[in-house]
Amino acid sequence: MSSSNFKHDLFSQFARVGKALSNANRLELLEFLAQGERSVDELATVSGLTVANTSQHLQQLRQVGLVSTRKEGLKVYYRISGEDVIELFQALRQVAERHVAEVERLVNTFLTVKDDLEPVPADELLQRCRDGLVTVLDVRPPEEYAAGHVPGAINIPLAELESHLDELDPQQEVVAYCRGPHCVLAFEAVETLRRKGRKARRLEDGYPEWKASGLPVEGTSNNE
Amino acid sequence: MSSSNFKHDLFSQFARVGKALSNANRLELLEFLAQGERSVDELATVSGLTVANTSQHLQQLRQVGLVSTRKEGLKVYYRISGEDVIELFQALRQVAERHVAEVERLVNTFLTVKDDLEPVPADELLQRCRDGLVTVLDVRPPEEYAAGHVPGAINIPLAELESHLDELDPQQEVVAYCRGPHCVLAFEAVETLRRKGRKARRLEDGYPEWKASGLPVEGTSNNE
DNA sequence: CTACTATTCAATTAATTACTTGAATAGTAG
DNA sequence: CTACTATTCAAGTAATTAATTGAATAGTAG
Repeated sequence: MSSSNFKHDLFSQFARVGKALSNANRLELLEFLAQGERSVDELATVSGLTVANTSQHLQQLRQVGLVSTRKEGLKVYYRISGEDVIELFQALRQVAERHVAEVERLVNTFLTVKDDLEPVPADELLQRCRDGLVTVLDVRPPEEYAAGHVPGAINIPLAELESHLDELDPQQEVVAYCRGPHCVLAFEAVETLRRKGRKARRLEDGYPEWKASGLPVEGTSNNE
Repeated sequence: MSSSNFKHDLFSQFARVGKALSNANRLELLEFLAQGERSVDELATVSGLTVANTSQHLQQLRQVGLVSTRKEGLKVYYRISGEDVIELFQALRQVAERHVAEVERLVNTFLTVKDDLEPVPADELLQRCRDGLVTVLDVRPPEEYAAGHVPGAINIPLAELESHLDELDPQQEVVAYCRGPHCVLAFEAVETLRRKGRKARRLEDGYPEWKASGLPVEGTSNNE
């Protein structure tokens, strides 16, 4: 094989990873998996896809090594293969945010209207946690919280937030986070809290990005 | 628009970037552009694609903002839009290297056979340069060298290496680099030098990765 | 103004992809 | 062993993508 055939073959393999990331449904599945391992049935439910379609997409992700599986009885559990996959997804999202005008338009139209304050960077949140100066609020579903969360975070899903305000120290600022930097739930949580007169901001990233950057996490059991 | 429609629309935009990276030819064009700006005609020549096909692929890269253009007379010059695009390409390549078995097989079959020593990390090379302990050899074509290179690097294209050995200090180890971590030319340069009794190793990355990580560069003029 | 150069556009063809639907497979409870 | 559950497979359909080919467009030299 010549040098240029080798190079083309190598880039074709790289392109397989790009191809795996070229469908919106697969990206969404990756974001769900970034919170912790899930079964096919669970993924179909949260994503709104049919089980067969979900399975097809997961096969493609598995074939390029972005996810891996384990079996337990009838169920097959999928998980992200490594932190490098989270970092790739993050890099792709950041490039899209910076260079795709439609991303900026969508974010401005649907997110910035809810919270136009600068989000809190992860290292700043870590320091303020250590100083005991903030309440960290995780608004993901309980099973995602159980799979891993920011140390000291309280888990109140968004739908229950208004009826659980008494769990939040009124003297402290709340920093809310969710599955990723564009998860609407974190924005809505901040909006709700501010409407109730609380000081609230968002964390810059979601839980997977926090974890991938090596910051401490609590609650992880089957995620090495 | 509902929250789930918003999320799907947002991920569709992210998927557009993935789609741009899902073709081997576009990835190769990105690697060429990572060395410095090129015209459509030049890119068609080095990639072996027709001009029309090259132009089509460049349109797709431009539409998601991975590359940008400037005109000079008849010619349109394309360039990488930002260092974040280089970092995305690097993240994609690293995920493929780690998780796609065929990548490992190709690399082992065609590269490791030429150089199975550990490559030199960028920060180590920087330190050794400052200590004056190595000769840095850039084996890319002269126009890519002119567009930017590692400070102090000598430019000897591979085809001319054997007839220019006298340009290399026999007392110093040579560290060779090229367009990227899998560029065959760097491997062949090391192989050639070792056959001539010289101490030689490869830099871990290519020039674009060196530059994207903020290390000092020489020779950049039209690249901000 | 004409002829040439460089690039992009548009239509066509072949290949690939996404989803659906029904069948097949593997594991388990009774 | 049978019936059920969870998942994957395979075939079909519609949409999308990649490359080719020829036309169109924009800029320039003479």
